[in-house]
Amino acid sequence: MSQRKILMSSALPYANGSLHLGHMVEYLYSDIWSRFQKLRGHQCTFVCAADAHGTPIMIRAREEGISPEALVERISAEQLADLEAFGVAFDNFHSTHSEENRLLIERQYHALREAGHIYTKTIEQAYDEAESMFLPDRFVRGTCPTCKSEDQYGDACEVCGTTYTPNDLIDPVSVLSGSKPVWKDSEHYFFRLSAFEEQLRAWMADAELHQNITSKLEEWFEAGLQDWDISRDAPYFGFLIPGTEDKYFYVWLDAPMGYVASFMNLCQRRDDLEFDEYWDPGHDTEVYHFIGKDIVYFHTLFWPAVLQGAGFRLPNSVFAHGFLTVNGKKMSKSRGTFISARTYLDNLNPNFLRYYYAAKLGPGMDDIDLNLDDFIARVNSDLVGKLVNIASRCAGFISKQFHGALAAELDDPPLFDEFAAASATVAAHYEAREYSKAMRAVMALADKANRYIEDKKPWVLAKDPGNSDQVQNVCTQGLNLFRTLMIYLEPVVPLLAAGARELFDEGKWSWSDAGHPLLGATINKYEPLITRVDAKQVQHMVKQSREPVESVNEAHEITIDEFMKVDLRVAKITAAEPVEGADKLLRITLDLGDGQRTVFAGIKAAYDSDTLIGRHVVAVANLKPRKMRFGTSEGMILAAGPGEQNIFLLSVDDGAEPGMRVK
RNA sequence: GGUGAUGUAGCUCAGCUGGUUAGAGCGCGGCAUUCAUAAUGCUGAGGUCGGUGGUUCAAGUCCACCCAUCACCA
Repeated sequence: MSQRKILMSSALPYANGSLHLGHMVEYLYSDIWSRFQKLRGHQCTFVCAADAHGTPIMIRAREEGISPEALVERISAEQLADLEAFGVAFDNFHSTHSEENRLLIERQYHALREAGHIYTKTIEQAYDEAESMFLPDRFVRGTCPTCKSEDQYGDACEVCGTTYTPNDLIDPVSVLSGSKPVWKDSEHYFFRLSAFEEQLRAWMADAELHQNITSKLEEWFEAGLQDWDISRDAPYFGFLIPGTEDKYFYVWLDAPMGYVASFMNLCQRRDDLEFDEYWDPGHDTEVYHFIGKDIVYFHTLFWPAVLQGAGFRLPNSVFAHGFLTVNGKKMSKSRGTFISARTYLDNLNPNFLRYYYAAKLGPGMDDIDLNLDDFIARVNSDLVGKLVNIASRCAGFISKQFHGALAAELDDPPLFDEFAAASATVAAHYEAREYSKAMRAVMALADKANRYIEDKKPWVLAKDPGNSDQVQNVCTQGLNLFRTLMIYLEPVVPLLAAGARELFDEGKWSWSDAGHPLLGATINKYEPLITRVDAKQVQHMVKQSREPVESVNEAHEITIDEFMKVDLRVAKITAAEPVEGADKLLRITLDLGDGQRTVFAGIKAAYDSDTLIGRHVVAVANLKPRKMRFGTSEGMILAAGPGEQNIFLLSVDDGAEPGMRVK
């Protein structure tokens, strides 16, 4: 097998917050592939970088009163520490805010410009006069023009799903200053994506993209490719466009180039890597990008197009994965399932998550579910119960009866050959990113190894000293079956594999070692390689992840006058019914003494509408009426709790009458 | 709203171009075993394959519609 030269990247973490277990899908998915390629003896270079530019980072740095550079440095150092603790082994982790990236972006820009792929056009954009800056769509909020839901982002409505521009919003407001944005002209730079359809189609055919990506691309081609706005106005944290004073490259132009910049940076330190060999067309090196399904667009349209336009080589393929759900639902702070990488590391062994993800990941873009009960069961049963147990039940005999010496021959060579022969299938699964299939194949062999030991019963043989040789051969066989499986699993559970190498007193493994048994060697004393997951550890992790209830002490103090502005009244519920088409809402009619009011309350999950009728509650009587999709809500009723089923209405003692003021 | 993906035993998932009584691991019941971190082996029970209708000699597998979940819409 000839040595391949592979350059691969994982998506760049945005240096704006902590990594969570959803991010880890990306990094573990790619790290497993990188480790596999290296174990196979290929030259695989795995790069990543901090995604440093853009408005959100600029704003957050401003809020913290520090420079964007300082913010990025701090956050990305935290992120990298978390990744390394999970065993993610980049060959280089650089930054998009680097000299290499600036150089590359400018080189690309000049090339595109000279080739006529860049033009300018004046567009109208939301502008915050108080802050003196143009506003990205997400920084404008207002009422949805379609369904009239309030407080929606400037690009799409989360209630009805309509997409639009900030211009379409009713009563738009800048989230920065709260002022009403004005519309202002600005000259923007555009990339002529529309000119690249043919080349993109050709690339798509070569890249052997996953079917889902291909059909997505077809969809976009059919809709017609629109040119891409690649500039942003000052103030912006990014690279200045050459020849301008106040125009910056859009973060999504320089982010993918961050892969290249990170590699360029590495090349300066590594004699065995030639930059041009990987980024000029016409070499037999391979380039792959691992990404999440949300950024397929940027990596399969814009990215290959700008590379092509600027004369760089194109990636061989782009591998996209799905998102993570926890216990079958989106991660949620109130449920404690929004688990940060750090919180996980504080409670559990990183290799367990690596194994669990591997057991579920495949080449597709389907979301994967981290079911915490399943996680405990699977790790304990597969890793502890069947895999590590093989070593555990054999090593004792070798240590106690043979001073650690392995036999010079196997008890059952054909069985070992069968394990060795699995190499091709398991490797093919890894190569195709069919990790779940690889894990199934390995665990099926682990079952077989346990059956073998059960069958030979070394503990029975050991009772007769005359069987000594056979006991040694059987246990040597068992340990070698274990060793072969651990080599197969090393890309997934490197820490566990390191423990196994320690047992066998071996240095680095390569994939081919799995085909040759270790005989006649002396092994070290067996130490438990991993311990079972206790459900309490998982519970503790969830508890730590639950968003803390706001402390009473942290609430801002107010005066009695301010409190009295809120007109709280006793109200009697005279009618209640579920709202058609709304998941959470009940339409409630209140008797406030001086008449009836209708309010909408998001308590459907916690209360049955029939049981509410006749009940006395506390209502805010002077809340400004709010227009909702289903009608106008003329107040609100008070309740406590985090939401969903955990909502608790306030009651009043007997004798209170509708309309009485609460004070 | 448009486009696409997903929906198979309690849980997590396999099921290729439609073809014998729908599979695995875990969990659960029974039996065996005790070398092993109560870890293992044998065995049993469990599913009208999201719903409705259709194509076909034959559909989990194809088509239409509906429901639920998720993503994308530059």
